[in-house]
Parts: sequence; C-alpha cells; structure tokens
Amino acid sequence: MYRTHTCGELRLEHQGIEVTLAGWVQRKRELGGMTFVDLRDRYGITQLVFDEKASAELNDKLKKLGREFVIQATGHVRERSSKNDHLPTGDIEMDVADLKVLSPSAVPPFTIEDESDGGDDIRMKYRYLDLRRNPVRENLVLRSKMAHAIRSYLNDQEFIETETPVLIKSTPEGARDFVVPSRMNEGQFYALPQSPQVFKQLLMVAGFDRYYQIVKCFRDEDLRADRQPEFTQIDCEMAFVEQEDVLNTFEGLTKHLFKAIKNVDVADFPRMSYADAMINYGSDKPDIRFDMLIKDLTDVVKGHQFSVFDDAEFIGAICAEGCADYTRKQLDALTNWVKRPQIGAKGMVYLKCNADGTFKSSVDKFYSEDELQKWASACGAKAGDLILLLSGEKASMLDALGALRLEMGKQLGLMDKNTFKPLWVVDFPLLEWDEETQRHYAMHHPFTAPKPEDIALLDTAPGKVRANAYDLVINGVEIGGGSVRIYDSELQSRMFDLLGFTKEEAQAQFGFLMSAFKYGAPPHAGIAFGFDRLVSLFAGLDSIRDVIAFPKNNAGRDVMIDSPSPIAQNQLDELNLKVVLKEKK
RNA sequence: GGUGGCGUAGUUCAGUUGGUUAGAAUAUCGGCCUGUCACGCCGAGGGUCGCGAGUUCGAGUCUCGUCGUCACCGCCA
Repeated sequence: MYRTHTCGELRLEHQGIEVTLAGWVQRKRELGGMTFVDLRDRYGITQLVFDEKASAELNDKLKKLGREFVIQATGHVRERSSKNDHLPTGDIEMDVADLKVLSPSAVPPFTIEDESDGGDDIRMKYRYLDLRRNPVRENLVLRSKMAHAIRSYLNDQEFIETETPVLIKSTPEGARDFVVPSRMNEGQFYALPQSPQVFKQLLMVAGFDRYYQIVKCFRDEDLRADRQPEFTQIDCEMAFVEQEDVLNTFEGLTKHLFKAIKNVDVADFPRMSYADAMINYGSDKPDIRFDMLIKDLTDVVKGHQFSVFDDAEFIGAICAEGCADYTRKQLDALTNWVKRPQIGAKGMVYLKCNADGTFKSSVDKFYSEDELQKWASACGAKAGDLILLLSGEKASMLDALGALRLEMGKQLGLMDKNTFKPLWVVDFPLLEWDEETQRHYAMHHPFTAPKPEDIALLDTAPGKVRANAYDLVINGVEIGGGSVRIYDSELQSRMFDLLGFTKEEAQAQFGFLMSAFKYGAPPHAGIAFGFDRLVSLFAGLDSIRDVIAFPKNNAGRDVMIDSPSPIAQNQLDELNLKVVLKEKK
C-alpha cells in the first residue's frame, strides 16, 4: 500500500496519527532551518514539513527534490501553528519522518499550476502534464459525471446501450470518410462511421425499441474550435414514436443534466421553425439569449434614388439598443468587419436614433427625417438606439446580419456564459440544392422522412418539402439533431431516386437497409447530441479541445504522439497500397 | 482550397524610424534565511530573434517564400 490517505482528506481530526501520503511535489519552500513541501494529487494538496535537525539522511533526500518528483512520505499529522484558510487541508501538516522518492522528474517545460505560464502549443505537446493541472482535469471530471448522468437517465427510461461496429462501409453521401485498408480483402477498405446511423435503425427493426450509445464518430473534414476529426455522440433511436416523443424525451434528458450537474432549472424549450430562424436570426442555430432580431426593411427603404438600396434584392437591419453614441471610429470598424471576405457585405449603412429624437445616418441626404422615422419604427427602435443595415442578395445578407448580430451581442456583453437558453429548431427542409453538382442533397441524411403533408411536393417542388427533422440549439451552439426516419422501403427507394442514386447504386450502398425494411420495420425516430459540445457548453468553454483528454490540432495532428505518420514499406506491401504524392506547384 | 493573427531565453512576453553588447517577468542553478504557503533577500547561467532568400553600409524590425500554430470562410448528410 503506497498511501493511507489522499492529499485532500486530512483534517484536524486526524492530528496525532501516523499517515503515509504519495503524490507529486508541487512546490518547495526552504526557510533555512525548515522546509515546506506541498504534496499534490488529484484530491488536493497537503503540506509536508521537514526540520533540519531531524536527520542528515532526510536532509540529503530533501535537498534533491524538485518540482513534479513523485514521492512517498510518512509522518504524524499535526496542527499547524499558522493555518492557511485557502486550503481545505490548511489546518494541518505532516511532520515528515520518512521520505522515499518513487520517481524523479526532469524540470517540466511549463508550470503545473491553475494559471500555467505555458501557451497552447507546449501544453498540447506535453498534454499528460497539462492534464495534471486542476482546470484541465476538472473539465474531464465534468465530462465523466455528465456521461454517468446520461447513462443513468437513459437506463431508467429503458434504453438499451448497444455497441455498433467501428469498421464499417464507406458511403458517398455526407462527410468524407476515414478509411481503413483491409489486409484480408485485397484492394478493399472499411470506413470509420460518421455516425452509427444505419445500425441504430437496424436495431429498431430488430425490436430493441430504445437504443443509445455514447460513441466515437469520425469525419474527415477541416477542423474548427468545435470540430474534431473524432468526436463523441450521445446517439439514440426510438421505435413507435413520433417527433414529439423524441423531443420530449431528450428535452427531459437535457433538463435532467442541467439540474443534476449545474443545479440549474431551465424553462420548457421553445420551438422555432427553420424558416423563422433564418429570417429572424440569419442562422439555423439562433442564440436566443438576446433579441436584436433581423428586420426586413426592403419595402421601407426602396424608391428614394439611393441606388445601392434600389438595386438590392433585400435590405435588412438589426437594432443595437443604446448604441447611438457609437463613434465614427467604432462604426468604421464595424463596417470593415462586415466587409471582410468571411462576412461578405459590400458596405454598411447606419442610422443613429439620437437621444434628442433626431436621426443621423450615413445616407441621410437620400432620406428625410420622416423617412428615417419609418426605418426606426419598422425596427422598433427608440431614442438612443443604433440601426445597422446591410443590403444585397437575400440569403447571404441574412447570413451576414446573423453574424453581425452575434458580433454586436458579443460587444454588448449579451452572451453570458452562465445563462442557458435552449430551443428546438424544427421543420428543416428535407433537401438542399447544390449548384456545383446541380442536384439535391439530403439536408440531414437520406433516411429522413418528409412531412406527410409535403409528400405531394416531392415530385413538383422537392426543394420545398419539409422534413420531420429537428435540432437542439443552446446559446447558438448546435448541440444535437435528429429526425423521424423513413421505414417504408418504397418511400426510401423514392428518396434515393430523388438524390440521384440509380437503382443499382442504391442497392449496392443501402440494399441491406431496404431489405430490412421488407421484414416489418417499426416507425422510428432518433437523435444524436454532440457530447463534446455539450460538455464544453456546461464548462463555459469555447473549444471542445478543452474537454477531450487527448485532442488533435487544427490540422488534425496529434502533436503529442506526432500522428498521423508514414507507415513502413512492408505494411504498405501487405495492404497492397502504393503512396503517390501529388507534385506541389 | 481561401482570409487573417501569432512565432524573440525552458516558459510568457516587451523590443521605438532599420542603428552600440536583444531586455523584463517567471522558471532553473548557487548562497543566506525556523512558520512559509505565488515565502523573502543576494547572485549566476540561459538567445541560430521559426527556417530560407532578398532589399540595405547595417535586418529581431522592411519584402518574398516556406514551416509551425490559432481563429474564421469554404467544407462538416
């Protein structure tokens, strides 16, 4: 036995007893005749005291101790003569009688403290050291607790946790697959799952009725702060349910997590159609912690010889409360911000609704005070507010206004990390048109059921068909999404047809699913939450990297183990692979 | 694929208009110190200014390229 107690549990009540602790040297404070050592493990810190007069042997060992040495110390617990209110163990210390170095440490490249001196790069390279730090470890403890709470909630609701295979089959739709060559099947490849989609549907056909899994998924696409090539989903599917049943079940799960983990009671989640989200928020994942809705001013501002507006398909605005005192410099900065290629606006028009009731606009030579008053009324603006207008092609301006809205929300401090506003976005379009390939793609996935009342549109106006598909959005983050599935092989076959699959292709890719549907498939629906995003939201973090023990960087590299990496020629030979690198231009 | 930020001591950063020997903090090492807890005080060592070209009498500083890293756009059913 290496220890009798952890470094976080000794208190005054333990005084007088002999204990053994083991852990890492956090810090050494030498005061000449005596030395203090802070001993750390994941449970806390306990102060060890060494008296110079005790023994020469102990002094020698003590002298050699450095930061992050792993040691074992034995001695009696005693009350401190000067206590430390900042530590739970601050009333006591160990009078060390015996010390053993279990493992020495090189000088770590950054300080292992709550506020480390290390930057992201170096901490990622030495992730195992970064994980010793309290804030990083706490994120992973939170993750563990949330996983536990999810399992417990779903188990109580009769969900069956079922594993599905990781080596599966590549499909053309959706994200790029990570592929794995098969040695035993020459020239053939497995794919890693983008999600266990078809397997969970087959489990419904199998009569499992309620399935869930906290499962790794893989997508070979470019990364972001909230996107990793491998990420974790809370993946679920239910049979004999309608959309409403799924929403209620997972709204319940989400509320349970907020209560159990953060002791927060959240109100019932509002529902918003995809169409409304796009028009009012310029986004399919609206942040409803604040309003500042987008207003369509097209009809209000046209027809006044201001050609920029007159020639535009759409003119939209947001109203920033209390910002009429923005300076020229601030407005110029915002204008430049919306003109960046990422936002893509050509320019920005402002209208200051001054406190004295007058108006000041960048285009007021085209518009009378009365006209400007109409703008203000249409935006619901009051004295002291600032209206920002963008004009251009409708879809891209809604997008830009949505981004501008978030930027203003950020600048005005309207996005409090401790406020949680979940909502369901529903009625997504079933299909989206792709200009490049001149065909429709499934917006969610090809197994999503159209709304029954829209099925007639499948032939006439497929772009207008709405799906029984839904997303859970919290604070502008897409936490999860799902849909009611097609369970009729005829309709499924028609969908593949719409998506441009030939009968043969559909049969080759998804024949197993359509066969399964011929043997009594129950109506079913499902949902998947992005677990990493959910944890980072609960932790108040912007990057999911912070809630993953060993994450990858922007380029999909693990800088700690230095992967990916080339493989040996004999491995390539065995797999019948030949590497041909493209010439760099 | 694209846009932008960053790259200087182990680490985090400063570095003026292009001009003498590139600084600070912290970490490390040595010395002093018996109640510290971010201990304190004194001292020391530590630099291919990411890399490569170019401009210049002279480049950490300017230009181009390249590599690394971060954020975003495209992409992510």
